[in-house]
Amino acid sequence: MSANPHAEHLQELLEGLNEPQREAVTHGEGPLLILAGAGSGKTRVLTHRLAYLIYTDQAQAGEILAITFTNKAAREMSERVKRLLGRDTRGMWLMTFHAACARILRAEAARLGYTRQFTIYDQADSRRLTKRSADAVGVDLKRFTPAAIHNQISAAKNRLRAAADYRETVASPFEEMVADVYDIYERDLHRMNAMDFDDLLFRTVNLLELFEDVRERYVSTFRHVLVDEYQDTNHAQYRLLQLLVGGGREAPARGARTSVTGHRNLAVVGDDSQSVYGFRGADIKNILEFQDDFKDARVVKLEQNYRSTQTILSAANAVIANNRGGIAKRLWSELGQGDQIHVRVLEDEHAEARFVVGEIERLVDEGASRDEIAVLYRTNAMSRVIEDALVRKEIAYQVIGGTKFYERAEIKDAIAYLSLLANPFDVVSFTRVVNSPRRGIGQTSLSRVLAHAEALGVSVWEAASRPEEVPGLGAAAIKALGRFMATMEELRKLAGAPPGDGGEEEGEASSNGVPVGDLIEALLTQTGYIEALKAERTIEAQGRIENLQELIEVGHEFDAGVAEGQDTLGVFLQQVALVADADTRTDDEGLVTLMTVHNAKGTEYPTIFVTGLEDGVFPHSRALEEGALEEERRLFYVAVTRAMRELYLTHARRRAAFGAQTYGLRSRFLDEIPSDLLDEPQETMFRPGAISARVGLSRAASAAELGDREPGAWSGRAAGTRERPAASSFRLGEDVIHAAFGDGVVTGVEPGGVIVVRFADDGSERKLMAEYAPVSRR
DNA sequence: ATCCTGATTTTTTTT
DNA sequence: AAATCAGGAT
Repeated sequence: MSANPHAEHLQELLEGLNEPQREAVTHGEGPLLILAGAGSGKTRVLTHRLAYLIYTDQAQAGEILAITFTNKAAREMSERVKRLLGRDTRGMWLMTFHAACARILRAEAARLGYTRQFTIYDQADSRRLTKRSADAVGVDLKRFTPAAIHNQISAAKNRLRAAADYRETVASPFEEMVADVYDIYERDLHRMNAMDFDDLLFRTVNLLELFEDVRERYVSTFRHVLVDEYQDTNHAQYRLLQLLVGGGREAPARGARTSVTGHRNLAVVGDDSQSVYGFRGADIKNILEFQDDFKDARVVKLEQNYRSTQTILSAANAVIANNRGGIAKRLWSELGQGDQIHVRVLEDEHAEARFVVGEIERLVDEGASRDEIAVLYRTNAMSRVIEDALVRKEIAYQVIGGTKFYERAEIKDAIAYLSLLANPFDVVSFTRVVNSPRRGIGQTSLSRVLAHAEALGVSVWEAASRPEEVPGLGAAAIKALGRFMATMEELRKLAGAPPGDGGEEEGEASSNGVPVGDLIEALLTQTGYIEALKAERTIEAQGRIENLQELIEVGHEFDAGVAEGQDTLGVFLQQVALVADADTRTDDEGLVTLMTVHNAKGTEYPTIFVTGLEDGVFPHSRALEEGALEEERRLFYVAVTRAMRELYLTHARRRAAFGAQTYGLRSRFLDEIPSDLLDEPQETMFRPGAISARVGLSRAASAAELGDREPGAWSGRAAGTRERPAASSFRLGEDVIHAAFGDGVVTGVEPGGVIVVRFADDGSERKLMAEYAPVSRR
């Protein structure tokens, strides 16, 4: 090693690592399992290992595939490796599974009968397509939602079961119906030159299984493969890794060859106690059985925690001990006992929010920074009430998750236009934009065009380009469609794609178009999209225009950072299809952060609030129904271990769900924490709720007891009925304030007590029930 | 083809 | 409480 020109750097790299960390970093070839407890310096180990591999010449940057769970994690890791190496990490494949697969598939698309311009459908698109397929099969959509059907298909794909394989295993009428839909859904996806999220993994596996030469190329390209958050991998991802490195378990599957050869240089990092994505096919067995899959695997346990106080760790350890069959670990910390964990019960979710915000105010007064504080909850819907309280106290905050930028209708429309330009077979995008803005092409005309395209076996683009040939199309529709396609044709030239029915794969055909930012700008004006929004003259439309301007900006930024000449549109589309909202989180901006516990994974904050700790909320009732209590407990474990110094756990006696009030018992997880770790006002220990939790009274009984304490306070939905102005008392143009949306002005008064309010904050215009909405005169 | 109204649903978590 | 959707009116 002393001969290494980087010897100095190497020593620096290993300094300050503890023994197991160093072992993981310096491990050479062969399988490696790093069991990294929460806060044990996992990212540090990963980044140092990447740098180490390069410094010791075990791999060039371009020979490393490093998989992370989110794009944000990839970006952060890339930054840190760059800092360690003192130079660029260019060439390194540091990205999510989905991004890596999309990249491979674009390069090899022709092998699978796709063009490299294939479209990636997100969940909403996939559901829409599922609905279409279900309609075609004649499914009663009253009984089965497209979401439920698509979930089933998605689960099948995650287990690498194609439609035909799925059909062989059906065991109920429901599954038989799904099998029918799956058939059509698959056929249509392929016809449209499109893939859903699950296909990215599935098709890559197909590719590597079908073409040994392709597989060999990638096996030799990636001399080292690293995977973060390994406990959250699903079967498709497992198989993909197997194909990329060789080895792994000999799947007893039917048909195809299962065991493969390779270098087996696979390093995985994970924590079985933090496996929380079972609902999307993650299989905790992947990490539990890693040592069976790779008998000679080196196993390193990271148990020293550098994040939290011992009190917080003891609580986490105690809770997770209630799960069975995990890998034994014991987190410890040198940071001292620290404060007790604060447990509070509040009357309802509003009181809970006020308590949380009050504490935040106090902490900030005492010198804490807002960005050192995060509020966690189980479901996105719970953010509203907390936001409301924060707004009232004028505390700046950010919400991670919820409605995402790329899911807004106008953004999806713009992206759909781009997709259609790149992929003339993209029926979902065509359907989305053909009458947006309104062009007089309705459902009937659309169906005729689609049917015609299908009958001829040509792309929608081609069918729509000759509207006069579509049977049954009216004169008006022919004219409208003709005008629309003429515009699209022009845009297509701008995009640099060959005119007419392109889709022609091959080469970098579409390389000399205008920059993406310019293209978006051109498309929004030439299609009349912006004009139509302007004509609406509402603040809401104004907001949409601003969002679109932001998208144009995103396009320009992309153009500035991308190499010239390389099918920029395709790369741009691929990139935006795979961004998650978690990627937009910003640090150090003086903002309190609100997010779901899932989104909080991988983060840490000095102060953490976990809200809604009631049975039915957290653990979630649906999880309980599905027997997923252990996963919920792991989720709670994740929540608790985000905290560095202060941890608050709150629950409410009463909480509004849909319209009515519900009464929840305190979460069973609270009772799994040793009481000496808790700072919980004595009084609450003897509340009816707490007692009934212990003796197992039913929810209804406990509600009745609570009701007795304050007679008449809550019979039915009366609780929320405060004195409010009647609808008629709001007048046009009046200034109002809404608890969540802030200041606004009444722009309409409608029958039925409905008022229309335009809000200053985000420019949105909303219809509110004056009687029930938390809105009052300013 | 488009608009309006009433009914239904929404709340798991996300690449 | 609010968004989405389907069916019917225009």
